[in-house]
Amino acid sequence: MSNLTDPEKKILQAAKQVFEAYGYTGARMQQIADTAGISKASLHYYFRSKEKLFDRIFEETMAEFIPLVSTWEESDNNWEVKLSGFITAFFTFLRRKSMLFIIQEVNRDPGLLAARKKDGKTKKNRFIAYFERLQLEGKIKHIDTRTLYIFLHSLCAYPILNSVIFKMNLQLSDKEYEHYMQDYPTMVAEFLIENIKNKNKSK
Amino acid sequence: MSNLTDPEKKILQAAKQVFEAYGYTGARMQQIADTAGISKASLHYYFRSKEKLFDRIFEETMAEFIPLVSTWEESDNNWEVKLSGFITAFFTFLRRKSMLFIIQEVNRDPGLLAARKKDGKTKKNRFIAYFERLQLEGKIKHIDTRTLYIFLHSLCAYPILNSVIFKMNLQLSDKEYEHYMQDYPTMVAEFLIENIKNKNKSK
DNA sequence: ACTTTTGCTGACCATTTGGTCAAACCATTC
DNA sequence: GAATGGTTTGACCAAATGGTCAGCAAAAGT
Repeated sequence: MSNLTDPEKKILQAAKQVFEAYGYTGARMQQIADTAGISKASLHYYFRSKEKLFDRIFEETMAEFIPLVSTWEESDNNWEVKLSGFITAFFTFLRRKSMLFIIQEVNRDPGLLAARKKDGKTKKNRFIAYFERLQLEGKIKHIDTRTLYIFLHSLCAYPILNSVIFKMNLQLSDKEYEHYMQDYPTMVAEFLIENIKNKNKSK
Repeated sequence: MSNLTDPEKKILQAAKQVFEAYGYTGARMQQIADTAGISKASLHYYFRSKEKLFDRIFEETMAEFIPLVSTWEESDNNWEVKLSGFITAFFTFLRRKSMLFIIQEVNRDPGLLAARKKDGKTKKNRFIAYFERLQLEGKIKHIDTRTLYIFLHSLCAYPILNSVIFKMNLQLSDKEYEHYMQDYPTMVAEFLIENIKNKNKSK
């Protein structure tokens, strides 16, 4: 992997950092250059424009989601284990507050997802597919899988996205909130599992 | 109320619209002036600087939250009704995607909440207080109220914040998603109520 | 009627910002 | 060691942007 030259790597790392911290409109090419330890002219030598550089970063960030998606097919663990695994992985992923970055930029320019929308049209959402199968097999309750999908994502993502305000409203310091969040994924997993597993296990 | 001159109202309305759509760094004073139908010089005549104008908008948006908070004290409905009412109201509030605006700006400049943090230190979160009381009265299960608070907010806010990506991943059109969302608050309410009400009602 | 105050604006300014370019730099090849 | 070709940068540019100001117009005093 990584057929990138050394300066390219440094630039992409710096750009990611600056774009995520300040957003597209707030990010400055000079700051990216400084962070990467090169001149602004060099920055433009490697990546023609701010927009081109941004697109690259955005695509890379989106691409990081892909490994997460495959959880539902690999291994033949039971669904409880898979769900717990997904939540933990998703949570770790979300820690690097890239999700705010994505939501922010997608709302600024919905065209950023145009390419991916076509992709989505063909193949069905793997989570939905997996849980619908579980329902057919009678392994979980019959609830709307879309709702389950939304609940799962909401419970994982929002506490990190909205951490600043949660801290304020719950009167928790950074340390306290972080400590609280250590157990959080497990709580979400247990909560969801408890709510969807089939109670009348008449065997 | 409203001891504001006509141009002030127009400016605030325009500014809110532009700031929410583009964020602080992306918003342009010229565009705010255009939207308000006045010159840029006039804009500066009424609000000295971009930052001053922004602070005003931010404060106003935050202030809209306050009416929501009082739900837990008024009326003597039972908690199920109160919770349902809160969810519906919260959801309506969130529709005007101001929440993304707030999270975005708070992450850009955490100092925006400095004033409010002091406020929070004194009085206890009303939701927490109310539900802790319910627990003492044995009306609901004994679960961590902070977690309940986070679950509630996450389930309400995230589906709206992240609507663009949910639409993509669930392959729903704008109309379909909107239609789905009509029933959503009720689902959240039922789901939460079912999970926290005390089962062993030995009476 | 005229003076003063207030509201409003076109023209202008200083700074910032994305982007360019000629020249310098440096490693490799001949 | 000169020629070559890729890399790097200081200096520079045009456009955009937040902000100012003298002056005009319309109320508001008097």
